[in-house]
Amino acid sequence: MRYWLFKSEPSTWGWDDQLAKGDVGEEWDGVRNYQARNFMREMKVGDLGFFYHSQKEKAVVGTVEVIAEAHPDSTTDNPRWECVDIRAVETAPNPVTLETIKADPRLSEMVLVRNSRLSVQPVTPEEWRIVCDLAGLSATK
DNA sequence: GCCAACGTTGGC
DNA sequence: GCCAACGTTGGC
Repeated sequence: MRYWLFKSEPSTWGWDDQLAKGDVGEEWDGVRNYQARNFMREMKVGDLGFFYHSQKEKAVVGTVEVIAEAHPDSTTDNPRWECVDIRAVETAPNPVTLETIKADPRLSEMVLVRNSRLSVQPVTPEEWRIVCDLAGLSATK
């Protein structure tokens, strides 16, 4: 069981949109980056992830669960792009901002800090625990 | 709105 | 196969 981080611009697909899909969840489509796609291929049903808002908000706003493993991205005919399906699990009582993450030395190695442009990224179990703690999240499903 | 960082494309 | 040019992302 692994941990991940999904980044999205709230104006395109935000936490509210994800919540509205409920347990049915939604495809994490539109990824056109090999690194991000490769991470999605590694995902298993039951893996957990953070939902991160980029741009204006720049904060972890909730947790999601992988409910379907990598399959063709329905938004393109190009077979090289795949995506997983995720569902919202829990809304963060206290969203954790990028500023907070950058200020915490324990989180200085997060991919979010190291490579801010990668839209799907792995999170270590320790980082998961720390960010959940800061966010007031339960860290489980 | 700017710009740095990064990924991709295409000419050679 | 290299690398310059270009496009995109996302933080500031």
